[in-house]
Amino acid sequence: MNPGTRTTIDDIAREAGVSKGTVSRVLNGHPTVADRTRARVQAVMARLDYAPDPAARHLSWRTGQTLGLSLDRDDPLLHPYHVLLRRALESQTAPQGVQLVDLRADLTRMARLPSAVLVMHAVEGDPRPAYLRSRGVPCVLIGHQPGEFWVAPEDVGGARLATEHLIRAGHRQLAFLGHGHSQVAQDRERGCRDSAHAAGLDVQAITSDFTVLGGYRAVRRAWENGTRFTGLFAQSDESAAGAVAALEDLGVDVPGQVSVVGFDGLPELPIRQTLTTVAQDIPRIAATALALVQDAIGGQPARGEFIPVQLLPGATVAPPPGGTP
Amino acid sequence: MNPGTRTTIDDIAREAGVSKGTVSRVLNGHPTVADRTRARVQAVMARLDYAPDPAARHLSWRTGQTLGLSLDRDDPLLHPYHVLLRRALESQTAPQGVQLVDLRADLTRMARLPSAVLVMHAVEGDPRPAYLRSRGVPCVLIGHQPGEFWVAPEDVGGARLATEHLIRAGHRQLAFLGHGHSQVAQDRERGCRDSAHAAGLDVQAITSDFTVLGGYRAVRRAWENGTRFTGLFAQSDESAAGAVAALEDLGVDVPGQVSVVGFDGLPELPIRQTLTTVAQDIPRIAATALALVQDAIGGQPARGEFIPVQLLPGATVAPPPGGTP
DNA sequence: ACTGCTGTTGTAACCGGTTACAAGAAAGTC
DNA sequence: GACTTTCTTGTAACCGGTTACAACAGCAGT
Repeated sequence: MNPGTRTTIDDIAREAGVSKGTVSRVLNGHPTVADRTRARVQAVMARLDYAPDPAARHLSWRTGQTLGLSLDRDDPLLHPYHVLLRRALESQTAPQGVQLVDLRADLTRMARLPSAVLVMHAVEGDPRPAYLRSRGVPCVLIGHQPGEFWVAPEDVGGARLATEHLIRAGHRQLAFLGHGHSQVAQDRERGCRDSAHAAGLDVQAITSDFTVLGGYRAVRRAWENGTRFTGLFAQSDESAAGAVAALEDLGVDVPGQVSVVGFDGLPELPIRQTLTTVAQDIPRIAATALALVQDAIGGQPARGEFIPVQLLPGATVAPPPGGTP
Repeated sequence: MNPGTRTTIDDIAREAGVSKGTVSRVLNGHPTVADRTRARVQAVMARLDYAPDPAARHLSWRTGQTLGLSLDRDDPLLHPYHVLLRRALESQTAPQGVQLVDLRADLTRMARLPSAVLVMHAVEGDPRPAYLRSRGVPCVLIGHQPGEFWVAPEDVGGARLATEHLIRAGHRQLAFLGHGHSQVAQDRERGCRDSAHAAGLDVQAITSDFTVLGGYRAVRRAWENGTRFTGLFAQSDESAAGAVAALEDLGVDVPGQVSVVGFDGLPELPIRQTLTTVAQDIPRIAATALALVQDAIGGQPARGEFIPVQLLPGATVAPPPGGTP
């Protein structure tokens, strides 16, 4: 095949011995295609690695496809995790000509309906999925919820990995830096407590949001008030970074006196170089979300998927001062 | 005109009494069009508010237009200002079918040349504009630099606004929270010093980066070391937020004892509700950058534009404790 | 064998632009 | 006045898909 010439619908048609129209019908899941024909065409498409040209489809459809992102508030727009997830989504939808649009939490005032919606930060009983269904817009949640299409990182499992990593290093005085409001925070705290209890240990809770400053102030205040621990698991990399900075300012050596583990594994954070953390596979979360959108459009039954996380050893974990008893 | 039917190139052609081809030639600045005809066609396009369909052009061109964003490093990706500027650019280029692509600082290894490039954080003698010119790629800088196309906020003027606001409130002990590395930081410090000197005052410098934690630590350390001031101008909203938090933790009342002014005016920051700040018009910066890209493509002579900023009074400025002497 | 119905496929027009080529008009040359 | 040459414009094919409609095959009923 000539380099530089992309495979078109005509190539598929010729190769499969059918007409353009039939290939197009297969592409769009039109029901009036014989099963045998559909299979043959799909085989050829797979073999020639065919992807329809988004510009041509837009031209025919007189409109582009859009993927809405529904947030619960405005400020998550600036949170590193969200920025990176959005970027990953964007880089994966752009080649298919799908455009991302930001939606306010109040979906009832959408100007134009998007082709599909990704619902972020959904909580139990969130009205958004039901509303979208009533408008015929397929939707996928980021976060787990039975009965819906969803994708979520393994928050509980990742928290266990982090906690067990600290325990294996010999730590007995554990603390969790976080806050119980969101589903994510709750899962991460639960994983942490589960692992600790399994080892017969208790976990002190230090309340904090997900931000750097939040982590800094919470840890500094707790330490100044006499709270002591040797192993700290923070619910986010940012709060972990804040914790490390606070300990540094308090003259507490990391990891000499206190070990710190974060969560998310965002490569763009300056601290990523040194922080021990549980890394999420953000590109894969994005890819899975988009695959689920396709399923939802195709009328498949709802399902969810947990995306594995990975412990990323760094320089902020070491055995506790006294060593293992 | 029927609602729902966009004006097409055929409408223009009919209305102007020429053929599709001629309209297309006018659209693309093809030189072989009589001046009289071009003027007539352009008048009709303006009157009917015509915008060519990006999908149709992509289809003909066999490729889409891309706008590259060149950063000097990776981590600015997560800085709030950059995130919001990128979002503004995106929302303005998307309707024209132009796609944003992130470029590494090392432009020599670009996979495919973008249609144009926005160079961020350019410093004097930056090799990127020259390199791009040699490859025939038009570029526009964010930040001012003679001889190039550029757009920049009025950093110096904004810093003067902020400082004069503090001075007008009665402050005599001023401090600047920032760092002299980047062009932006230098301009903002210069504007601050200019205004202070004009009022016969001096300015203490507290070194900090642009982040929340950086501002927090810098201010806290300075204050604990005995540095005193009643009016603080921070080079960014984030460092201002850090400063406010630090002062709060130190038991210093804002604005009772110390007044704080930030810079950027990012609506999505939680502190924006209360912080006195100098607001940038980010959508306008984006729009101007895109207009300059058009100029650059059209071969116009290089020019730059400062975008005005605006003092946004908040709740973090009040007269100093002793009142005006 | 004829009719009517259903299920499947081909045909061709169309989406809104671009552009190679041909054709006309105007101007210069002998 | 006939012949080039140079500008300017119209024509029609094309980019890669979608889809209304026609056509055809197979089958049941009579």
